[in-house]
Amino acid sequence: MQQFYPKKGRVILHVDMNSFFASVEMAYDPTLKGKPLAIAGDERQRKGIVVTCSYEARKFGVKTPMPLWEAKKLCPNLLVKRPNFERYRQASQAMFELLRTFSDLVEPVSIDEGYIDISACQELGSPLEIANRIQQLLLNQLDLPCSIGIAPNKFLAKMASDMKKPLGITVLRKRDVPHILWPLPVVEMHGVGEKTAIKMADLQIKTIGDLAKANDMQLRATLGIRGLKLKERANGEDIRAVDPDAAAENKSVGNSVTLPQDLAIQAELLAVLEKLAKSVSDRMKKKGYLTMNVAITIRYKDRKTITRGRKLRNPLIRSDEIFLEAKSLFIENWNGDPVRLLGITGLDLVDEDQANEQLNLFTFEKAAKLEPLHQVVDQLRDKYGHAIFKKGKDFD
DNA sequence: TCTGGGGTCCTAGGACCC
DNA sequence: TCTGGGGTCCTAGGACCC
Repeated sequence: MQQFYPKKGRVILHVDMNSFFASVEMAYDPTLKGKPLAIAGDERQRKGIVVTCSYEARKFGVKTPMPLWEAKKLCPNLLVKRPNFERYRQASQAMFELLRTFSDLVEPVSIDEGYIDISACQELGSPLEIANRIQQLLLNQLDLPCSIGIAPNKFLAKMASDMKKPLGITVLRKRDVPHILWPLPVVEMHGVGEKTAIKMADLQIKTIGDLAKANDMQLRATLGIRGLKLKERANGEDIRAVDPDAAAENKSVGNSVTLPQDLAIQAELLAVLEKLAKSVSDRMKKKGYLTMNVAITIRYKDRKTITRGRKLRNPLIRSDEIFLEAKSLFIENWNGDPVRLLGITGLDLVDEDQANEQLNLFTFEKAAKLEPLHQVVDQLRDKYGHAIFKKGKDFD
């Protein structure tokens, strides 16, 4: 292994669960195994989107996020289950606990994938042996299949885990980049979506290899800093550390809902907002956050979507207070057209103890604005003279 | 009777300050 | 008669990912 990776180099695994939600359902109900299964919402509620599907369903061309009616057309025998997020969260927790028995350097990226830095785990075996053991343990103990990428950095590990599914293990070394990564279409790259691929095509960048050799000035001009970062990645370079705390702090907590029918009645829309405020408030309480910036999302019938929000002077957590903010934002910004989706998001989160400080500062400011500030100024003026502290407009 | 819901990060433009 | 230049904060939108 030492020949494989230089002594100072890192060894990073990317563990990617295979069709996670479907696999969890199969673990709960083994009669589902081997069958085409889709996890999807209720079509009658306009939530009929394939969230995940089993590999048996994929053989028919079913993909996420495909409308359910289309999936059923492709695969008439498709079994459909509603998502059970509580179940998936539990399975996810169990999976990350298992990963942490190998190393503390585990960074969850989402509910079903994460990185592990095993650079300091030589005594556990070679990277390939460790990956094999992780895969077997997840399969034997949780009945959940995964693919694993082994590489000297996060980006390459992520690309590698994608290469063999399900139940694959792929090593991607830096020196493999030119012959394995470069021939692939640039849109296959993690971080390059449809829009970016189109912009790149204008620059004659079609493959990851084209991007690796692209002109810096052009990239910078059309894609900004991100373009240059992507070029680095295309060259197999990525210095980001595996950070176990990265996912611990939330930056926002939001809830949104697509309405069963488009709705243009203010009272009913406000009733929906009130429910959303309650769920956002409950979730923030559970996580120990308060919000200092409430934003609403309105998606109209034609799918045009706006967000409107504002910073607050004091942190909020109570559902009635969040609702009041959301309500006033809604009334100020709704144009009266039929609404398809509504959402509320709490941004600029502070945790409880921080919030107390914020609150004290707020009440102090409020108090200081009245008498005390003038008194302080008067005292200073008496002490140092009028030359420095002019009386008049400045202090009114 | 197409197109969910949860996020993160980046950017552009305006306000405001020095 | 002619108006700078840099920095920060804020808001809104877009791209991307799972």
